[in-house]
Amino acid sequence: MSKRRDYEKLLRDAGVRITRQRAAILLVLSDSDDHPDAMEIYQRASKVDDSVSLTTVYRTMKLLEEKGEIHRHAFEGGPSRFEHADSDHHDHLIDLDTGDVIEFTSDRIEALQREIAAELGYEIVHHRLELYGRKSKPS
Amino acid sequence: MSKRRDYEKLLRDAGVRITRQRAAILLVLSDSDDHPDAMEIYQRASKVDDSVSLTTVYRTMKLLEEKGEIHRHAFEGGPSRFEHADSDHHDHLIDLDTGDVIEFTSDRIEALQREIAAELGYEIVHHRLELYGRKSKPS
DNA sequence: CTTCCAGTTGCAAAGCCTTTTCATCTGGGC
DNA sequence: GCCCAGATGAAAAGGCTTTGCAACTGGAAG
Repeated sequence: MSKRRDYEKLLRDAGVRITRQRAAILLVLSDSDDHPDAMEIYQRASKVDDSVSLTTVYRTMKLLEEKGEIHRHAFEGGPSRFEHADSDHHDHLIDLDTGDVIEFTSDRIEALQREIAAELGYEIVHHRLELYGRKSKPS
Repeated sequence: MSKRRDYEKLLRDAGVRITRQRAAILLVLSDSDDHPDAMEIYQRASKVDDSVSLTTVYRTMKLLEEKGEIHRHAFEGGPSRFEHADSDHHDHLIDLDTGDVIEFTSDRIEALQREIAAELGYEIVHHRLELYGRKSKPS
């Protein structure tokens, strides 16, 4: 499932300077397939290069977000969490007991959303669908 | 569309003391059919009773939320906005240009959500579906 | 391999929204 | 009217994120 990502090349090509700190953050990101928040990224990146600051994590995430390379999710009651933007679009199911985030997709829901928006005279720019639930008891 | 709400009775019956400040806030809420944030509620309530503080607005909203009388929504990039909980369940379409919030419902989407969660072994406790869009150009 | 400066950094401070602390006040049962 | 648990305002604190600023550095140019 883990896809190799070359954020460095992406940024360099966009004329962005690759500093030691950014290299560390980008490495951490390319190795991650979960949904870490800024503090988590900061801690992982610090192990690679301890000169990384939380401020720079935030600045780098904002940069990548503007470049469209990552997505920022603000799930209920908590800090923003980030994930790669390269995968196909998907929504999230958050486990209320563990905080786990499960990704899913549904073309049918997507289609329904567009249909509903159209009926109201709107075009969807983006949307947010989050299901908050608990593991069902085995029946 | 505006439904009369007697929050005072609801709270009084729940053993909550009705103060001047709360009365003002509750009056404002019962007269609102939009999705105001705390500051907006504070400003509206201040016109009724200028002793109301923003702190008390937050405390009262939290109280009503716990009683299940209102819902709190955290739309993207902005403070929480509140609305009555008495209406039927619905989701939101946010106009990116004006900030307007349009309510809609779709039994089909609701059903699909439950179906998806079930496939993943989950039961939905609640969900959040927000469409962010712009008015479509008349074609 | 140096020079050089716009871009980048860390730290501290500030910003936003919301909650908490605390001393004072008051609704409403008796 | 009395009385006190519960409520209040003001100010401080909290959690997350951004910004100001002086110092530093990547990497293009020479």
